[in-house]
Amino acid sequence: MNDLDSEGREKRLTAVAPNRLAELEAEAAADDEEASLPDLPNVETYEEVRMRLAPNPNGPWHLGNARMPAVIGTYKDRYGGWMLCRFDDTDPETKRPALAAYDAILDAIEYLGFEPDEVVRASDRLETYYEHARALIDRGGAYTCSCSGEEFSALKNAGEACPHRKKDAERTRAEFDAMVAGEFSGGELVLRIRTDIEHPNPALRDWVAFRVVDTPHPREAASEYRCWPLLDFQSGIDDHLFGISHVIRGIDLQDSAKRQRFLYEYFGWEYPEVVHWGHVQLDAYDVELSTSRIKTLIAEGELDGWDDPRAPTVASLRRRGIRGEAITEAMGGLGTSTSNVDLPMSAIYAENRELVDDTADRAFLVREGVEKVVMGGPAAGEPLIHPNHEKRGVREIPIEGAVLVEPDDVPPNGKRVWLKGYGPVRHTRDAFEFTGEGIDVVREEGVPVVHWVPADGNRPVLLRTMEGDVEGRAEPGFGERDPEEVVQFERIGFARVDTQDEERTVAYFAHP
RNA sequence: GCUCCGGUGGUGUAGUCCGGCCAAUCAUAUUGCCCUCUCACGGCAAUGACCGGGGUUCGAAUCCCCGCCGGAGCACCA
Repeated sequence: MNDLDSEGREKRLTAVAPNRLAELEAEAAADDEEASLPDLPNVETYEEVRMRLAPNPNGPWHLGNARMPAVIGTYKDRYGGWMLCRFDDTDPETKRPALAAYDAILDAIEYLGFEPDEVVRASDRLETYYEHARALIDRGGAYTCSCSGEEFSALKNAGEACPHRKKDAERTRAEFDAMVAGEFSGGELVLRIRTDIEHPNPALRDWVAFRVVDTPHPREAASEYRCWPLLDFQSGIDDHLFGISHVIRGIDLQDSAKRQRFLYEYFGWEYPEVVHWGHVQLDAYDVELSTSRIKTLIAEGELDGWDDPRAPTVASLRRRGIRGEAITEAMGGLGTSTSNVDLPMSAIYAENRELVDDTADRAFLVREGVEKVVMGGPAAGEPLIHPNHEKRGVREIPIEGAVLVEPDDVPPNGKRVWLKGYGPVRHTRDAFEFTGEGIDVVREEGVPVVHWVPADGNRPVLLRTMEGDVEGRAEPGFGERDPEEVVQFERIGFARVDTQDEERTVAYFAHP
């Protein structure tokens, strides 16, 4: 129906002002060009821009995670590139994967407007990592080490090698094979990369590539493995194997590229371009952007679930009827600076409003309704379905003798108010008397326009908001709206119809 | 302690590489006005920033130095 309307508009415009239409199109094109991400470095030196999303599926996504597909996906579109979704699920214990999260994350990516060209799980690729580890050992690039974490840390901070560093390849190879074969328990042995034990940056000195984890991986297919790679190894190997040209990741991984370069040198590979960005903070939430924190709050019952309106998650915004594209746009506007940034929710709301305002039907919702008998006047009100699209028609709302209005909208005794789509009424004694003037009383005398619902036959609504649940009454027929539909409650804001049952509608508030 | 990164209006961003066209862009936000049977949409206007100090220069947001402030890493997490 919107298509028809916009087509109609365009036809009219073409007839009336052909130049204006061209202008509008030019403006729209210009809008797309500007206000977006900076160009990726050295794109011209690669045949194809190949990027990867590397989520840890240890839970559904919070809003900070959405930045990854938003930015990477936007670049993919810009350069006609290729995008891999690689689940970096190599920690069965500390950041234990949640089986449901794999699909939840893929859903979230789709919701944000993108589709990976390929999806893989690191936990399916252990043999590949082992092969490369063995190759590396043969090149003298790694050694097995049985130092405790504290012991090694002390030596490392002093720039001193541990006794295991001088192990030869054969012995390392044998011990690594034993690690893979499950002959060691967690904590007994690790495989370290031989980097530079005196490197000025202590973070780069002989880092751990593989360790033993006693806890089985939750994925059936990976549950037998006990020797697991750490991120810098796994990710470094995979980035090369998948031909990744541009790696985009957070500042917490600033040293990763430097660590992985040692690996790349041993193998004679070229390291991809790297872009780092800072952390995102959202205002408007009490809850910190942390998967484990949100998980805890849900377990404690503080939040109803990942899609609780108070949760700073992708699922929550989705349930509130906010388009993924709005999140993507807002994230894109942040650019890729390495400093931490604050993203106001209003930025997402502004993008969303632009997307939904034209299509969202209008409806009335009265909270804390005050009942007033209406005396005289027509039997029904006929507010427009959409103020900018008269052709979409009106909502026929019968008044069965009385209406509900919000307490703040009840005028003082003797004063008038305009029941939107119905007409002017005067508050006399305890009723609303229809006065019958034309719309001029609104335009010229400043009579306020208010929304209302009939006292009888209205539809109970539970509106779930970030601040808590609100009870209200919507106009009759609201119970017929399809779940998923986004409407605008006039003078309140946009909301998504969530569920309909016998006695009421549940809707989620998006934003004003 | 060691290593690295960064500081432009309330927020984000452009400009910084190649100093002047930057009393600084755009968006959002806030306020006011216009439009309007919504406090939406649309239109107009206003508000508001180069962390500080030195230096180089005819000229610095942009280059150099010193501070200050903030962030990240130094995990058998990602």
